[in-house]
Amino acid sequence: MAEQIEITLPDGSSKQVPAGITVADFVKTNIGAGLARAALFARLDGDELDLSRPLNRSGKLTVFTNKSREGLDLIRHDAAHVMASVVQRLFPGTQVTIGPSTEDGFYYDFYRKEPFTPEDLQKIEAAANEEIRKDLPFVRKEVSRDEALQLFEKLGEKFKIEIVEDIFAKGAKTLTLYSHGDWVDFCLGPHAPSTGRIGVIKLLNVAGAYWRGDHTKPQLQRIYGTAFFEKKDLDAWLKQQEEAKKRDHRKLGKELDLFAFHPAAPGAAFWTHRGTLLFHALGNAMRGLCLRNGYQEVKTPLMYNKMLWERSGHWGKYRENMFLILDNETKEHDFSLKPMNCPSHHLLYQMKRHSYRELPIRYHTQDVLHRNEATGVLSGLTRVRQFQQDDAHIYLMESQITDEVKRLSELLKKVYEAFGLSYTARFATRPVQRIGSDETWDRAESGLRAALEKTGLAYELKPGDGAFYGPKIDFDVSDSIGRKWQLGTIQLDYEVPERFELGYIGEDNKEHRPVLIHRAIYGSFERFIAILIEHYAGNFPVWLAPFQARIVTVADRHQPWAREVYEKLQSRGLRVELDESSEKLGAKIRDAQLMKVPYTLVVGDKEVEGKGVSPRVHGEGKQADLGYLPLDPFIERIEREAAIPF
RNA sequence: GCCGACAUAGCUCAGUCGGUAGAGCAACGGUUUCGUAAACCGUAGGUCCCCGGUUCAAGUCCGGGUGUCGGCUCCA
Repeated sequence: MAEQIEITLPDGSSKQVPAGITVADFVKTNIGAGLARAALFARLDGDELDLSRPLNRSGKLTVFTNKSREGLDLIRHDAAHVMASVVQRLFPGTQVTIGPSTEDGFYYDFYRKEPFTPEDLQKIEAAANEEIRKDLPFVRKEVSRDEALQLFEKLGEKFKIEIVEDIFAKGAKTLTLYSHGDWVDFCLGPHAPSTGRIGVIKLLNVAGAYWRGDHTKPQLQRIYGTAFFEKKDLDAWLKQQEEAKKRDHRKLGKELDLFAFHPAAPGAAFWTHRGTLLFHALGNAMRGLCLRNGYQEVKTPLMYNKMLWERSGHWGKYRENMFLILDNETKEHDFSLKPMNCPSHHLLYQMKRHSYRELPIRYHTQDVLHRNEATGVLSGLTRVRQFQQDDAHIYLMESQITDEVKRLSELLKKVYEAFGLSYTARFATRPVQRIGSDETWDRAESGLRAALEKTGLAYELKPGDGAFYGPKIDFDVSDSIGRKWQLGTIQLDYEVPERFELGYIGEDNKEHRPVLIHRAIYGSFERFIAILIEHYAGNFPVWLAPFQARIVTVADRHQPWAREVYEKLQSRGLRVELDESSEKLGAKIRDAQLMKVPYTLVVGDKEVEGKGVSPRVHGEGKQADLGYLPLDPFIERIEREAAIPF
């Protein structure tokens, strides 16, 4: 008689069953045949199990079906196996590596000399879906190190052998293999009972990826794909991707005439008038916020002798990213454009003696920075070589850190919430390439972390991701297609004040070393604007919109009053434009709508007579037309909406 | 930087087998003066990204470069 175990279900009930019963049998006999048919895998406490696995101990059991996110992730991993199997069948000699599921689907990395073409992808996709129709069972098997190595050596899978050796070197006793049909891979599992459960596979694109993410290792070909339980879910997802593309800041930037790029200046944006208005609306808002929160705004040179970079440590750790300038006289690269503002702020700080009574001293700067980014990483406004940060450096006493980090978190929250952006925080610790002793890093990391925990903000840990001079808290916001971008950052730095021998006179009349905080909220204007364009789909709120209103005349005789309205609004500091062309009203409305101007002010006989306007808000439908309004109430309304929300 | 794809009028895009480049919108001129998402007629607009090669002939094929895009590495 087998030993009895107790399995607890999510509803709190529990069942006594003999040990060794398979998950599938347990579900069928103790929960129901319906769930047994729908089940994909189960979790016993923390352990994920195939349906064919035995239950050997008591615990809490959760069964996952196609209704859950976990189920979807599972079939995507299944899909990666299926794809890899047909790739090896269709393209003999291709070596396999790894293939996990991702947020949106899955990928699998292959090693093969010849590139996969889009036609190859079509063939692979068709064959993969054929494997689904065959409904091949996934079969699990445990093997020893020797068996595993023998198998992959026979198959000639060099990359697999490398991973197998690693796994056993880390102390594993056995390796699990999963096969479907005659194809086998090792994998932690679990997998669905059979390929038929996958639904539908769609391959998306192929891209290069380095073996183990290391650019010194061989380059692999990564095929991206996705999978869904139902074709209609795939179609819905594809449609959603199309919609997201319409919000792409590069597309909207062109359509809304905000910015452009030219091959003569790769990675540096040309800002049109409209784009510049938006840029300055953001800059002025931040400027005001800083001034009201104890910051001094400063400006420092853009170009420096390398003596500064040697002192700051940039010359040693950051030179590859700097634009060096060849001196005609010395024929040396003695100067560089600044890639960061910090060193120049320290020079400014040093120009005067400072008292403990002044601290914290907060310098805010929106200067232009240049970083020589690798060509392959440039992308629209999100990754550029020339950009402006809403940068600040805060000099303070160690005892003020917690308070200041808390103030900063609140400032950040206030700003992001004003835009309706949701964000996540990451705490990043010492990187391999760094300056400063381990002791100072210990102090900086624990200090910043303690301050972060006092704010009550949820955060994720990113070991090794800190700046070369100190640990940091990064704030990420997602773009329209779900990619995360780092915007704000708070970085704690004990090292640089040392290097620059910064000081302040304490209460004891002796010289002390301040601590430094680097921080940005927008991050860079360029990246922030990219995110905002996608976030609002170009429909900016009145306070941000490049032009807040456009006046359109019904006929030429309405031009004098239209011009009067134009001048009146301009004199109130509103950003307004005038369309007095001889187009029909419908065409002018359309033009204004396409440019997503928040208010279109129609001026015709009625408006001339009453000395007013007929505003139409951006958007479709009958409610867009607000009807006739005297000028003053309209000005009151638009000025209210033009107010900076932070 | 690495892998792959792409580059035609201001914009969006056609261009077959290698045979001397086309549409819509925008622009410009004229007509129209109109009430909430595109008036009509006409005109002009091109180093087919750049350099080289193959060919009687290259937007088209080949090589190199530049830029852009999708990823990787890196990053605000």
